[in-house]
Amino acid sequence: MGRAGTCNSSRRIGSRRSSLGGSVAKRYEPAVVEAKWQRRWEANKTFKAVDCSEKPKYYVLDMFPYPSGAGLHVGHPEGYTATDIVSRYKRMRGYNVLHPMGWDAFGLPTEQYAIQTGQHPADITQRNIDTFRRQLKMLGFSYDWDREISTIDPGYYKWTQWIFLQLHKMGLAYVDEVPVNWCPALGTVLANEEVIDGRSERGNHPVYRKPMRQWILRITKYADRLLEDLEDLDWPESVKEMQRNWIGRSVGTEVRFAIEGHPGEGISVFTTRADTLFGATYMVLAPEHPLIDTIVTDTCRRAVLEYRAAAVQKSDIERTDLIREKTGVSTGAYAINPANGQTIPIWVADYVLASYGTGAIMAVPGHDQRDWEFARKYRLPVVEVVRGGNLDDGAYAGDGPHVNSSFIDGLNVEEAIDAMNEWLEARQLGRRKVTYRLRDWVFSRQRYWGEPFPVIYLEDGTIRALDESALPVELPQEDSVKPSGTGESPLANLTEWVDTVDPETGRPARRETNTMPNWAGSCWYFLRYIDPHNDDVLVSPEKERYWMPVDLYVGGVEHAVLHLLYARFWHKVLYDLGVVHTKEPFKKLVNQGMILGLSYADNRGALVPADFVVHRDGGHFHRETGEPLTELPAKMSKSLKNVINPDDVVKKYGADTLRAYEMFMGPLEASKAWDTKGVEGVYRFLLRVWRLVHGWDRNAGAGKADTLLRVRHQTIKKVTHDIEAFRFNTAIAQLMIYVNEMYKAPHLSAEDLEVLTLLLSPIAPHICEECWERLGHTESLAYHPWPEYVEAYTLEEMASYGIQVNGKVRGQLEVPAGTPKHQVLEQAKAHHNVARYLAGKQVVKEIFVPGKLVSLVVR
RNA sequence: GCGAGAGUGGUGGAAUUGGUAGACGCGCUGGACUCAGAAUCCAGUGGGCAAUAUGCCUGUGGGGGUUCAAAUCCCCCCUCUCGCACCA
Repeated sequence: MGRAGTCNSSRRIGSRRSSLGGSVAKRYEPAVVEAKWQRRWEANKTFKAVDCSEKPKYYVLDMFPYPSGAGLHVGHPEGYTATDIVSRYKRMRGYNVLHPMGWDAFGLPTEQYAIQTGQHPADITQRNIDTFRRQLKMLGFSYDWDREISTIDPGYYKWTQWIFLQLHKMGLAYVDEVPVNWCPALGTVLANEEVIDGRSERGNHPVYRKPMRQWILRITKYADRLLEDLEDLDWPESVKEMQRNWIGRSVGTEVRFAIEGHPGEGISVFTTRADTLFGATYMVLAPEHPLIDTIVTDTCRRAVLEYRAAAVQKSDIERTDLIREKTGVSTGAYAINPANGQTIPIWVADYVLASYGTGAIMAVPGHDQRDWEFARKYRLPVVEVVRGGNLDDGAYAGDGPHVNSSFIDGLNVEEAIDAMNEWLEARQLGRRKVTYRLRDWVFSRQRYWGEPFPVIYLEDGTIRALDESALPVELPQEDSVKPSGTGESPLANLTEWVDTVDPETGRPARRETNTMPNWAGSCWYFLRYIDPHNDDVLVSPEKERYWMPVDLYVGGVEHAVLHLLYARFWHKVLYDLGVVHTKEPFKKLVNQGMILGLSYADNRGALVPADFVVHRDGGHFHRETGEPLTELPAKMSKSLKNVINPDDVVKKYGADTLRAYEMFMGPLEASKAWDTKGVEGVYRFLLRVWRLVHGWDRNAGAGKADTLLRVRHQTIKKVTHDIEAFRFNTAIAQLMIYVNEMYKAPHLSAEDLEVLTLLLSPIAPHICEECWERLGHTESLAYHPWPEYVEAYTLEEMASYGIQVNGKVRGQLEVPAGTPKHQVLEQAKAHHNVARYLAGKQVVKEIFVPGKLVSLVVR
């Protein structure tokens, strides 16, 4: 369908007399209508949220976007439309709605682009933000734009830095020289969460371990609270489960092993299976373990050092690639098993992780598959201590009676763990302990385009956190950003900025040149929307108490762990400081699914770019080879030429169509493929609505019967419930049914059309405002009360029964609603087709489901 | 390997306290309107058998089971998606 064709056709139809009678109707021009209402909403500040009003509040939050150079993609409007529908619906329901938008504007890609092009990141970011803002306004979202914030604004990051100072004061921020994920290609250090399979999440570059001086946040101190408080959140179970797994709480025992010939030393290990201590036949230290140098024997020293050097240099990807084949070397030293006094060899192997537990393990090859594989390879003894498996085939990790284990023989695993723990604790050889998979959060980045740390280093190496009065510590205004070349931040070369003086002593000092990671600004932005221009406090306590918590938070699953865990952590810190009054920031969380593009595969499964596909006879064929192709959803990508740009869709069909289509595609949480034909279907629906309203003659239906009473009330009921439950696709389907009925009706009342307009308005606000005006209203419908339904009016007059005989439907029966059971049964049995199946049989059971069906069992 | 979720027409998806499977949209077919096309409006559309009709059979990834009745509950299997992955 040509662009011009769409518009011309609507003009022709629109200019004709409607079959419903009435005056010459105006043509539907989305561009005109949408611009008109967007101007009016902006001029009237229609969506301004009032702080601390009498009305009940409702806080609807979108995950604010990173303003990339590519602009908005069709995935953004999905979640944003969903929250906008809820916002508009809640306003009509009498709520004071806070629905803000802002920019997560610091970020690595912008910095890299700035370096490549010799521009300043701030300039690029500002242009990107302008594009995003224009696109969001074009879609008619009901944001309170007076509350717009940006994480790069010094007035904003002043408070990000302020929170850091509080973290520092509370002992939750510390500096450490730790092996970090060093990515040479990006020239920076990454958090564990930004490394996937040993490669950088951004750019897919290899990542190596390198010790560096870093700021680290003690998130592990909050591990238990982060875990426990998940319980009460109205979040998708999958997200909660991911967070639980990420925190990885593990209850076990720390056991201390003495080392032969080193009376002062010992090796602590963490185990969840203390009951298998009698089966510990060797120990393994991680290559980074500090005791290696002390205990290694002279004959083994060289091999161990070589092994360690090789292991430390490996990237994570190389380490994990070697999952199948475990390697290690003996230290020559021996430990003493505290349970039975036996000497057992100490090995070094990189299958033991330095960063988990104590960085050392007791190896129980009989009952741990990893230890079993290692023992096999290096011919270490395997001892069975729990009966139930065959140790020639592999380790046995199941339950069973203990053997070869002295005082715990015969006990099952659970009892044996308790018994062993008591035994160890009584002799002070070990103690119960909880370990987490969660690590402290490496909080430094070697970048320019991030929040500077409010920290200086004195000449003697002392770290001094600046006073709050020194905030914000602003980024230096440079014309362009150049890499330092040393792996340090580009800030390191800007000596005028770096060299400073200690405000307390007046002595020379150097600023911290690392900056904060992207997550910092997004950890608390939802608080700043509440009080965006306050220079004295992060957020006024009064306003915080009114607006928090966020009632609804919508965003992509990609933030299931990172952003949401960090934000919860900071929120708990702010809670402890008394800045906020809720333990958790986000009451309800909804993840929108991904929007995929259509793509085409040939019979080998290879994807064919869209410009090589010809559509004819209802099939899809390769332009050059002519071979038939199958259609399937795939991620939108430049190479497949299947990227849908929201600007183009709005230009052709309008924002209302884009909004309604994205909601109509399917359930919000599901991944769905974009279908241009589907967009046209939704456009046609809006066109039908438009013609209904604009072709309507108020006098034609006056005083006539209310023929649409039932379907109207059914529609109010269904749309209301569906919006409450985030089922926008079925809400739209019901509105389509209603419109179809309206086209069949002999005449329409003002109420018929007003209800339609109001119910559709959260989804397609521009066209509905225009229709509302056409129906004679002078005020915006944004705060008009939501239609109410009367349950009695929704009920059908006639009940349609399906009649089953032995479970198969044999007939239909229409009776007045409320017909008593015995009458329905009587008529059902008399049904001529049903009677055929009853003839000569005996009815042994009659089931009656009121209003639905009759089921007869015959023998 | 572990954990979570999902498999329904040509197609996106409806329907789950078990109660007439396929709402609504797309596509397709037919009709109205038109010189014609586009658009619009109306009707039909899971598959098969029928053409006497208010008809029969079959059908929600596959196979079993419970039940008068299963997309929905139970068991086994297959496929796909997502997350985690040497976490002791």
